[in-house]
Amino acid sequence: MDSSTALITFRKSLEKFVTFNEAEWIVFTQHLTYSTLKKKQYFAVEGKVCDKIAFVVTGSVRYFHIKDGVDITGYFSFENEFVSSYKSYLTGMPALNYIQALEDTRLINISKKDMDAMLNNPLLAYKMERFGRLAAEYYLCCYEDRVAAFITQTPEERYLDLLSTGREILQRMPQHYIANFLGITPVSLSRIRRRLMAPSKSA
Amino acid sequence: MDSSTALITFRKSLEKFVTFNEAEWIVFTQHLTYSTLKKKQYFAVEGKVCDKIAFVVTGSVRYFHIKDGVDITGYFSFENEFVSSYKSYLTGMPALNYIQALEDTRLINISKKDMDAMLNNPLLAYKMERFGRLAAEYYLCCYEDRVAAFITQTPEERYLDLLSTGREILQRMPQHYIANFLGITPVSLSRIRRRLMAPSKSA
DNA sequence: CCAAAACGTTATCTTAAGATAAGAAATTAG
DNA sequence: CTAATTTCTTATCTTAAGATAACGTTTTGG
Repeated sequence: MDSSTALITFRKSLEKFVTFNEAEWIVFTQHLTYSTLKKKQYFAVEGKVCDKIAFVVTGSVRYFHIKDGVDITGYFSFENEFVSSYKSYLTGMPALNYIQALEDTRLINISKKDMDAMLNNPLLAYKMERFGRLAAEYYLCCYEDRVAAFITQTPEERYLDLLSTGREILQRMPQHYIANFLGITPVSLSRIRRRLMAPSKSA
Repeated sequence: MDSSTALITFRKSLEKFVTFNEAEWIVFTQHLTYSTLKKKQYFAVEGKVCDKIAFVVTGSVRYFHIKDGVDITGYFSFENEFVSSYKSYLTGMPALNYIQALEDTRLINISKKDMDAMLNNPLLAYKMERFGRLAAEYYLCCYEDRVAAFITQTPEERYLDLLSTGREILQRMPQHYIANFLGITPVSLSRIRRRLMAPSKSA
């Protein structure tokens, strides 16, 4: 996929939130930067400010925390999804997490500096505020669901939900990442899977 | 607290996000409605669309789910905080939760209809988009933290965090609501509290 | 192609959480 | 003021999760 094809895809994805006319699009694209991450390279690192948002063109990334030396997955972003350490991006505080490429990954980036420039550019300001609102609202809904899942469901139920809504996660991610995405250990997920496979085998 | 004092407080709270000039404020306030909830009355009910956002002037409300007949608290909103079943408000889908007054509560409401009217009113559109963006971003950060707490911390650690950040929650909320806010049962929270009180008493 | 690393499962042991019930204490309502 | 309700704790029992280690299997990288 070449750069212009990537841009077309990006533009289409943005239309979920907001539609740019040609003049706006030209200015908007001037504020984008392109980058690639080799597998295992980092997009964000704990302790450093994450000063950009990225759109995944190809590949995938994983958002995770390290606690007591243990790596705990928060979520994944695949093609045509956004990724950032949002709190760090929004507040300018150091990130509390890592974001790492799971495969070779191509990104379109919007730095906070460029975003602020667009928010202050009369040509784009209104549309960018709107984009920001709709995108933040969209992700807010995702988080609302995710918190509801943690307080109302057992790990087993969360796994079954993941099975039924069947995101790419299940195909493309190692089990142990899925495990702590669900809030449990890999060993525990393995046991849940066994329980589910042989529900009759009781004694 | 009379109605105009409430409005002043509300205006001040909004300034965390956006500042209105007098002309804007006059139009904005025309889109507000006022209501009161007696203790135990509902602001939102599962299965019904929640078509408004509210600002708590006095009192407090609780956001909760009912699963298998059991009531599970998601969060609380106190004075000068917003509350809504956001996903329902934003998507127009029926709410999956309840919101109930914990005490007699006074609210300032913005209906979705009024919000849309403001978003379409040239005088306010830009500012309301911006308000919406900043507010959604703010709550997004709260949720990001909350999910991180679920995947990286034990229930005991979450309780200790709540103790140290010491929100009003601890003083004003019954223990069993706090328990499932933390993702555990009331019985379990009671045990955690006992463990913490007598850490030496091992045998 | 081979050695090393990563992955998933399984087993054991320990610890803690859920379910349930009961009872004391506090709060609320008539 | 008293009865009813709510709240919190405690106890018991069951179930499941965490920690750790071991062992095949697969994948990866040199």
